Amino acid sequence: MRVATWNVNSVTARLPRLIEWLDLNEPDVLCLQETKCSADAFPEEDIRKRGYEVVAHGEGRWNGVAILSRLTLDDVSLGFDGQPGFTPAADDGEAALVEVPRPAVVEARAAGATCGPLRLWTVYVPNGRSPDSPHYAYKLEWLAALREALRSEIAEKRPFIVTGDFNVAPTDDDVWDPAVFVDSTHVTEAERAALAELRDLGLDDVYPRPLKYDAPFTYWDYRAGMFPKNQGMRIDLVYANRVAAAAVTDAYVDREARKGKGPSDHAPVVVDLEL
DNA sequence: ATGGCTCTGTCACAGAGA
Repeated sequence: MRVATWNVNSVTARLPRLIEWLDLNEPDVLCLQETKCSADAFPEEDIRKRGYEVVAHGEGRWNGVAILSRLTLDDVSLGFDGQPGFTPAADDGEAALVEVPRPAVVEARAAGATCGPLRLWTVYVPNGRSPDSPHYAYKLEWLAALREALRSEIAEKRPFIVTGDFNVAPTDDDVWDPAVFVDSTHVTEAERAALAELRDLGLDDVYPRPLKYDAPFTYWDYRAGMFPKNQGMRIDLVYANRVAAAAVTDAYVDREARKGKGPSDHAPVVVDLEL
């Protein structure tokens, strides 16, 4: 069984590359993040033609996740129990005489499904923006709530994976130059501790082969030739419970998908399992 | 060569991404 995760940075902008990638790699399950389109607008025709069921969870301009599966797809969850919302900043364009409470929005950042023998969640963890931003507090709250929501499923005997764009580099080896990231999100102790507490429920970090260079980076900024210089980060992760981790036969970052015309800024992580 | 940002919504930029 082949499971993959890919932050596509817009599924509509990436559709030709996505279809090409499906045909070349034939995953049984592909998790997508940053689809940036509503469930209604999800371009699923060419995907379904290739034998995949599609679960799309989206809201339009931002965020959005999806699960494509050519195995049976059951017990779908859009979002998780207790998933925190984010309160968008007030519009400074209008000086309000009366403070109007703004509701927190539960964003399209998580979806779960049972795909054949595997229970699987895909996540797009909030970015955090900067350590002094409300978005950073939201990120930590979100990761803590995710841990509680997944606790019981991780402990089951059934193979379990949570995968996606975690927006955290687990160690300094997971960024191209730790000095560049001082005082930035993605590398703070609190973010790394939140990931460690998630793993402590019984998850192994399925560490992929990089295919080239030493570190299996999964993201490279579009700017300044950072991909050719391999100035990347490993932030797209596959966390597997013991049963699933024991079944892994191979894992790698498909950096070919980051090359050429019109790529995402993330590369897919591919995991093969013998379940 | 794998290359110097790109996406959406709206229509000249703003905001987000990490």
